[in-house]
Amino acid sequence: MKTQSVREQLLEHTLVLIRRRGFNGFSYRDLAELVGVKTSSIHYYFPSKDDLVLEAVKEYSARLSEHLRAIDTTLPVTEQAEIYLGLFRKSCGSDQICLCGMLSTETLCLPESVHKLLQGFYLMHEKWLTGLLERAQPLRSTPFPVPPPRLAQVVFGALQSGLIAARLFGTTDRVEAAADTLVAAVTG
Amino acid sequence: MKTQSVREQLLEHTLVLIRRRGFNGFSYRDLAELVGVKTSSIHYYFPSKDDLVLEAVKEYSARLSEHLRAIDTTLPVTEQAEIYLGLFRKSCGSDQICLCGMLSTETLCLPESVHKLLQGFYLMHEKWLTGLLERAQPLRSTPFPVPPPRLAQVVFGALQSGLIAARLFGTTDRVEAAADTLVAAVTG
DNA sequence: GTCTATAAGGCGATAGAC
DNA sequence: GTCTATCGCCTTATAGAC
Repeated sequence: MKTQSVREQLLEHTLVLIRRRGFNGFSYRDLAELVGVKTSSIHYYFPSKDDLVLEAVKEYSARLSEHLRAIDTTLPVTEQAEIYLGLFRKSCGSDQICLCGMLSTETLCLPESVHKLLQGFYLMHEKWLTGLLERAQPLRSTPFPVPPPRLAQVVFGALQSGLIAARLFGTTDRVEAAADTLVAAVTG
Repeated sequence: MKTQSVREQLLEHTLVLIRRRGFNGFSYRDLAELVGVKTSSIHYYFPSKDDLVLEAVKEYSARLSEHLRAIDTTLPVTEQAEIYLGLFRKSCGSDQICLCGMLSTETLCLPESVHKLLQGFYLMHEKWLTGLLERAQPLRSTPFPVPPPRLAQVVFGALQSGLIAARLFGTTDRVEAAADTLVAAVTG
């Protein structure tokens, strides 16, 4: 485990707090106690809570972007799909949902700067899934019932909602249903 | 417009507040100002905020249950689907998402009693959609790529996530993508 | 950089008058 | 039923010592 600066620790715990309880569900006090500093020290690195959430979304998006970039698009499409789905299955075991899935429900409480980043996160995933479906299209025996960009939106939405439901029900059913739909689409 | 008791007004505005800002995003003060009473009067009807949210979920679920019950299952399946989808399209125009979609992201901040009701809400929708898909199955030229109960979970999840995205992006794209998927499934 | 101290206000909730 | 008044605590944020 690498040693982290205070700023890095603050950001790391912020990711967890948001993914567990949302922007309105945690306080500077919660964060300060987790890291072992006083709340005034948080303001040194992140002057306002809006600054903190903005940096948290940037960091989270960057990590996911790297994960997507690292998937070799010359692999068999089902393998690419399984690697992608692994990102969601990993989250299922914890009590944390997608940071951007959480924050997008709190849209009306967040600044415009955060909206932009959240939109970018959605588009990044949908674009990647669209690419996967298009690479799979020539291998299919029948055409898609809905066009790849639309199907990508449906699969991504079902996965996000599946994570939320996984925490509510304590089962991975809905994530697996979305996963099956994606796999069926690329193998159809 | 029928005259409402104070209790009814409180519950009505609570539905809107939760659907806009979530359980952690509004206060007794917000609610009191909307209805024109003092916060102490809210405590007379709903002793704690947990009581308030519990009654809000009960009321919202009852309304949606009645909507589903009222859909004539002997109509053509595409017509049934369009009536169902109308519930989501209506919400798209406003800045309100599904109350249970909102609260399910706040699972970790809510009492067990609310979890049970949220689970019931999910199951009610998934059960209805499963029934619709099974009624459509004999009319299809090919079998479903995933079984009806799984497809029902995917469609419901995509619709819920679509409402959230509609508010973030200001477009109905993702709700319509989910709608297209449902319609394609019952007409396939 | 991190702290103590404090500001200025919001929070859910309760007691008791009317 | 609704109010006034208040409790005890939490919230984000800032000033200034070290």
